[in-house]
Amino acid sequence: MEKLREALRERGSRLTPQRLAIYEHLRDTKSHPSAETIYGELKARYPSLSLNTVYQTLQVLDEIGLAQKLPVESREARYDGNATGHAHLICLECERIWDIDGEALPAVSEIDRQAEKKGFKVVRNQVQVYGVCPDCQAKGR
Amino acid sequence: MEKLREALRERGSRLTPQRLAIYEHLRDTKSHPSAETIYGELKARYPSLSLNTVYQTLQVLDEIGLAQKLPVESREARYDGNATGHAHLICLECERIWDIDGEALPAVSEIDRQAEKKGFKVVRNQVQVYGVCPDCQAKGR
DNA sequence: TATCTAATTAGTTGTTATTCCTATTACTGC
DNA sequence: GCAGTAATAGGAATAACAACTAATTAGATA
Ligand SMILES: [Mn+2]
Ligand SMILES: [Mn+2]
Ligand SMILES: [Zn+2]
Ligand SMILES: [Zn+2]
Repeated sequence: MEKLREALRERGSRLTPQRLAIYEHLRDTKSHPSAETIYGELKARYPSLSLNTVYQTLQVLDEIGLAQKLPVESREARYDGNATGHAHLICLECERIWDIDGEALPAVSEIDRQAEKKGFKVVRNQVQVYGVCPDCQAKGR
Repeated sequence: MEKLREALRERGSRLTPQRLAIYEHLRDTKSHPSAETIYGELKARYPSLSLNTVYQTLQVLDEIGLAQKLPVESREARYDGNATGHAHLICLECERIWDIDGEALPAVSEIDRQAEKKGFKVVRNQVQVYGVCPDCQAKGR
């Protein structure tokens, strides 16, 4: 929470209950939710919350580096409270998203290096593997 | 063209002038255009072409493996006549897209391997590096 | 602590890429 | 040529998200 307050202050922004709730929700989940999902999950505790505020807050969190937007194949973007560069595993059937940790990082760095070799100034990357998760493979039998 | 005809037949679909035009256009460009751009570029030669047909055709080409849809950060999807797994370089300023070829491929495969290690059945991947291209860096001075 | 003011919010309306719908057109096999 | 089916064009619908605005609030200041 202090991290959030500090990052907001640097930007000349205020810490509101809505921003705190969305920040903590993202921090505490591994599910990479959509804006709509976050809205639905917080609505019970914050009945006056508006979807618009969720969108605005997610944008702010993205800008101050405390979250990232994941543009995926499905229509709605998903959000990640972990803003560090890491690869994602996305199930085409259940649309759940998992992190690929550790061992994929050197590969991602290698790709960045290739980009820099072409004179690109790299800002961020999106590495997403689409497929079918073990659960859905089992169901699909 | 025979490749297209054959792939369409297998799917029980017909080879129409619109499909051929879109297929060839994608095959002959390196620009990873959007549906709207393709529409604009073919409209002169095929005045009756509709945007809807462009969308439908791109979906068909994707399904039969002769093109792929690239979901990118900007609102409109971009399309690639090269359906093999390869990484992309995307300029955040001019929105142009380039392939990262050669040396980056093993890294892309390595990420797939990590996904498989987790029990995932990999279908495809999207590896995108966002940044600023040399042209835009020069302009930005 | 009370006051002040710019930032933020909720609610609403606007935008736009993409999909849906349907009447017409065009292949394809007979 | 004709019947049957698939594809197209054009327009309407959808849905995620952005823009707008009046009312509220965080938090700096005295
Ligand atoms: Mn993640
Ligand atoms: Mn490409
Ligand atoms: Zn699944
Ligand atoms: Zn550029």
